[in-house]
Amino acid sequence: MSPRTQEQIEVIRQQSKQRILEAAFELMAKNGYEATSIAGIAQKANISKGLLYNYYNSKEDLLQNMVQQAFSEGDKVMQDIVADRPDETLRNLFVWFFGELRERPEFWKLITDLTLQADKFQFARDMLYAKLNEYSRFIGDLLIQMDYENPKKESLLIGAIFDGMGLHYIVFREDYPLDEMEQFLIDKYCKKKTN
Amino acid sequence: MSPRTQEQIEVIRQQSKQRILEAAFELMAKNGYEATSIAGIAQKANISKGLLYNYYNSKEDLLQNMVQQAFSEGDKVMQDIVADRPDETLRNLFVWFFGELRERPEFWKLITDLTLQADKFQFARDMLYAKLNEYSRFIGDLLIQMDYENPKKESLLIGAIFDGMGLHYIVFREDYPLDEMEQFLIDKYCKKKTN
Amino acid sequence: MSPRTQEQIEVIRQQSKQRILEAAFELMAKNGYEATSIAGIAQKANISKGLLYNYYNSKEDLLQNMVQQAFSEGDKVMQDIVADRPDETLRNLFVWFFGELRERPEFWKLITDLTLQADKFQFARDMLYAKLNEYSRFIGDLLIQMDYENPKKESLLIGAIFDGMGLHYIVFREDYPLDEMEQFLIDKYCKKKTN
Amino acid sequence: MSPRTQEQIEVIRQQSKQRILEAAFELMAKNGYEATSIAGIAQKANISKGLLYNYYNSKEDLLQNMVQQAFSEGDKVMQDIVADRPDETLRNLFVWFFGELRERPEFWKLITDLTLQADKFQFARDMLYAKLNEYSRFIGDLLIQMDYENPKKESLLIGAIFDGMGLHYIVFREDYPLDEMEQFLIDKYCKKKTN
DNA sequence: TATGAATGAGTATTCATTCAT
DNA sequence: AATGAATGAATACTCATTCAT
Repeated sequence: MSPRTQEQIEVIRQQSKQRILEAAFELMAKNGYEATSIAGIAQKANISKGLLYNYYNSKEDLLQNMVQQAFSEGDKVMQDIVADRPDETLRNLFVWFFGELRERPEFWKLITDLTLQADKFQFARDMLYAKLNEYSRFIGDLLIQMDYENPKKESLLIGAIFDGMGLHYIVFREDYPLDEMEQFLIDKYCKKKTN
Repeated sequence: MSPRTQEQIEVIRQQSKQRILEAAFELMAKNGYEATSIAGIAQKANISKGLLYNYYNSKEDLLQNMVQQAFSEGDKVMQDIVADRPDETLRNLFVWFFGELRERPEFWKLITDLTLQADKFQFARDMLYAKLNEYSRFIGDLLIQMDYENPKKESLLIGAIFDGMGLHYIVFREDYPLDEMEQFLIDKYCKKKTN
Repeated sequence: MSPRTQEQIEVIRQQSKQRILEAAFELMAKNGYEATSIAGIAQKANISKGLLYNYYNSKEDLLQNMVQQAFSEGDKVMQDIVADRPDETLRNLFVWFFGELRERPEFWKLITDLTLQADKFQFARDMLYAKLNEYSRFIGDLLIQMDYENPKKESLLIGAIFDGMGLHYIVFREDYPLDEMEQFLIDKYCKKKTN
Repeated sequence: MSPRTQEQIEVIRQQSKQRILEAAFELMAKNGYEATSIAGIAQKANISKGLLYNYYNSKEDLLQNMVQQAFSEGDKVMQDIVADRPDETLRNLFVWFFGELRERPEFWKLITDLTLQADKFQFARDMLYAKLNEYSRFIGDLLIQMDYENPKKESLLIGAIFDGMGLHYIVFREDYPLDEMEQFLIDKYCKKKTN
């Protein structure tokens, strides 16, 4: 007799949207953006194609929402890593990064994938550019405190190392000695006295 | 009037195949694998779609051949970089790599792109894995001669640096200080005395 | 708290139906039948899609009701144009028609559009056929009183003129000299003495 | 052994294109542009959807080609109607027009349909505008020779009569007394001495 | 009475691949 | 060896309509 309340509707909406995002994430992370079809996402989410378009205006809109959500989940943690000494903070950063990579390799794969198609996905390039600058400055500050000679270049180098190792781990997985490399990096960069 | 000899036919075949590979390289490097159509390749190569399928069984087969050729071209140069001292050889390797990156960034972008879709392009993963091992061993040998403590890990790290910087340069281009980073790396790794 | 009376309900029903018809009229006149969506109508009428289907069985049913109402509004005016002398009545008819055309060109466009799709919108054909006959007979009677030789054919001709000029004005708008043509027609047909 | 010659290919192409145009014409004339699907056209032409896109870039491109061909078929005749006396020329024009209407009512229906969607099909509006001006000037010249008082307005009126009657005939077909109206018009306008 | 989430059949368009010539 | 006409399955996206609440 009475229609659903605003709240009930909102709950339903959020559930559906979440199901769609999750399905999209799984498929796109696995197969890439282009190779993932709307039909496939809808099927995986157990809803109709039509419903998907009720919530997202286009495939790209869905992608953006998905990336945003995935990033925001990762962002929260960054605040907890600051320690008393810069070398400890840096160590925490390394640990956090490798942890992320182990936990959500598919996500990083997708991000890298999108970034490569910068022409089509400007927002991905911009997002990554912002991240890279953010990390570089953060790391640069630490390196200054640690008396490095070229803190700026060194921090860019560490950024390259992160993305390079990320790429290798994403691709080679168990064939890549991630644990050893993590330890190696920490030993290399996170001593009280630098090289 | 007179029928072509076996040899003549073979020459024509090779020419056509080569023209196809070049067209495929240009287009795929520029626009990516998915966005490059067989029709476009055939047109650019000035041959018919039908003929293309005479030489390559599928779009993926063509891709594989193209990548192989592009890699093998790179291989030739590798022999010329060996110098008298290991640090000089390593420097040559750095110079060669950054040169490659500057000259054919689109190709590296394509390779990275393919690698990320490991499920679909197993061959790309395998090829890259072989390359990574090859370079690592090569670099590892140099580092041993240079008395590095962890030559194996250090060489893997250099591999990561290469791919990481490659990724950043591919994406950010003129916004990325490639020249400076090259010099920075050379200073860091190619002195007579190591760190 | 107290349940609404039958009357109250009926009033609400009529208001909702009216709002829907008006929204449908505006949108369909502007954008055509096909290009107007049920969702758009419901939104403009400030009601839900579901409710719309409570009142009208289908998009076409809604269309039919809308056209009917729009026509009936026009009918009311028709009674006021009768004057003492037939030539004056005819003049009033001309003035009324051109006035309509200027005020609601989009509506006439829609009607013409529907009429053309006779297969799909039989009702439009029938409605227009009835209108044409009604006007023809009305005009025919006037022409008889004005001693025209072929009042029947002449009245059909006037019908054709109306629709023809309507079409031209609808399409060419400010490029079409509607005012001049109106005067020209009145001079031609509405003198005491006929041609 | 040898591929088809240029000529053979051209013949095949023309046949296919013609089949497509005819199917498109039939369906669009009957149901209108929007209501006609590419799938339907392909089916009626007994070819695949893909082939249709080999020859026409889009649905609208197909439409334009179709309209152009249909118009060009009609244009040829116009030259033969000029007679010694202006009233005879005008009579020929009337006869030609009504003949066209009887022979290809569906075409005129489609043209009218497109014209009404001037927003989407600018080319149709432009085409019709050019036609209307062309006819008006042509008729205007004749009326001047026949000493009409308002040749310009009178010719525009005749234009409206044409399109109005066309519309009525298209819609009402056998219910509309086209023959009688044709004769009536000829008697009205094509005497040596005018009204 | 009223809601809007959900559906499913529909749309135009693309493109790798086949095959008769 | 060489052609390009022809196919068919896939793509993203739309929208009238239904139905549980």
